[in-house]
Amino acid sequence: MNDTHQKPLRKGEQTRAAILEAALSLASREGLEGLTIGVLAERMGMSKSGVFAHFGSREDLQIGVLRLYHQQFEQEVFYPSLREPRGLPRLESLFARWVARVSMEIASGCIYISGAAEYDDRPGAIREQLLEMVRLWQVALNKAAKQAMQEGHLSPDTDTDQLVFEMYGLVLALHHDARFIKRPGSIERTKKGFERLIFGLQDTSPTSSVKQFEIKSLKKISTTL
Amino acid sequence: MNDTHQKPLRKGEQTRAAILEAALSLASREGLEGLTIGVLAERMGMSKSGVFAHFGSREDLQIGVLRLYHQQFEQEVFYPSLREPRGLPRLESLFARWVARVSMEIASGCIYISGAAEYDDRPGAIREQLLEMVRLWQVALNKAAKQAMQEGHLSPDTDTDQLVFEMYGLVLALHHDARFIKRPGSIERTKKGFERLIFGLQDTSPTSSVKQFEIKSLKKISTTL
DNA sequence: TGCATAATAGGACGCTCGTTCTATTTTCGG
DNA sequence: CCGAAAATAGAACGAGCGTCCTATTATGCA
Repeated sequence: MNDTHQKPLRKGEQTRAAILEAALSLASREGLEGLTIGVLAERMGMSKSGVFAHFGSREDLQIGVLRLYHQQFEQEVFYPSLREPRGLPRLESLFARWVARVSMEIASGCIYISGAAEYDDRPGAIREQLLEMVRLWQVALNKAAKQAMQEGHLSPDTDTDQLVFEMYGLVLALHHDARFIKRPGSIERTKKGFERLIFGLQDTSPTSSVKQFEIKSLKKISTTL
Repeated sequence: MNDTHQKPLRKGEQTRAAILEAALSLASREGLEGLTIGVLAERMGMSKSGVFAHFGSREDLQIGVLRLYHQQFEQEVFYPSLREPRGLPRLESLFARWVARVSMEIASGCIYISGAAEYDDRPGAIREQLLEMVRLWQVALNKAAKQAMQEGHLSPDTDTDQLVFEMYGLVLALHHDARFIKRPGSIERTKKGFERLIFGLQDTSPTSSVKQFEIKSLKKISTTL
């Protein structure tokens, strides 16, 4: 029972990471269910069994892809926004970076969104993992919205669940129109929708200091996109 | 070259219709790409080849399912709303019936929405067919919104593309939260979002007769759902 | 530089898929 | 009610899938 586990050799983890990257790229285009070990092996210049050996099963591979995506999403969208002052600026930064990421993914696809459709009611570990991540993201948005309330940037009777619901709707519409219909102007519509959404919820009491945020932060969205 | 084509015998078309119904039910749950001839045959109590013979290929079967769904959608959502007076009442009826249908489909799934994710960038006849239907629906919504403008129910500078974009976003969010996350309260949030959406666009000029529509039609939504 | 071990390849398995071919049964107008 | 034509069944195909087993190659510590 002595712990003789030395850290695994370098090469294995290295190729495993490379495989996961290729798998993420593939799954973005074809969906997590469309991800196939044979095609993945071909793209890696490896044998099927060579690829397979790095994961106990296809499901484990898919979950690995999911975790990699989540990690990238956190790094690109979530963490940078924490540097913004809490309240409306942070909430707007979260949304702007989210939209920016989805906009760049128009050619490939957002796994959170396509995965939601694929694992609607397909039970299993993949659905569970995906669900946890999406919930986490919605909770983060909700928390930021609540802080914006506390900071006096949004009306104190704001329904933050409603706000997050509609923010999610805007991004889903962006993904739908831009990626499926391939309709131009979707990014602008998403921005405009968010502005309208926030504008209607701002604290209009005389003691509120909303106006200055309004202009500054909306300009930030424009430049981020 | 004489046209000796008598109308095909009854039995064939009858079973073909029955197969399509079963296929629609299956495709709603598993997605159009998840629709399989073997499972379909089993559910029909027929042989695979027996089912297959009614369609030249799986793709034709899928397109048949798509057409059947479109037909039902028209019958349930579109045509009944044409009986409402043009303008805001008709637009609201379209949305209310749309939401009602998607709400009932929470357990099975909306093929327009799941299909949009499946055929993101998978070229072919299925994507083309689906795209045409979704475009048609968006055009219908847009037309109704423009009429609401002309009738003076909505502000004359309303961006109807924007309006339809956000309406679609609300329904996508409903589908996402209710079907994937299985979160309660999504229907109410969809309704609330639409009310906010319309309220901000109403013609506020003194000559407008909006107020009476506002109350009446929103009550109608509540009862329809 | 050896040598245990990790990493990979190759092949075979059982399965399901869409599709095709042929044979059988059912339908329904004359 | 007969017989042509339609409807269906049954079996087989080739391909792709995830997975397993075994042999070979590459790695990196002693």
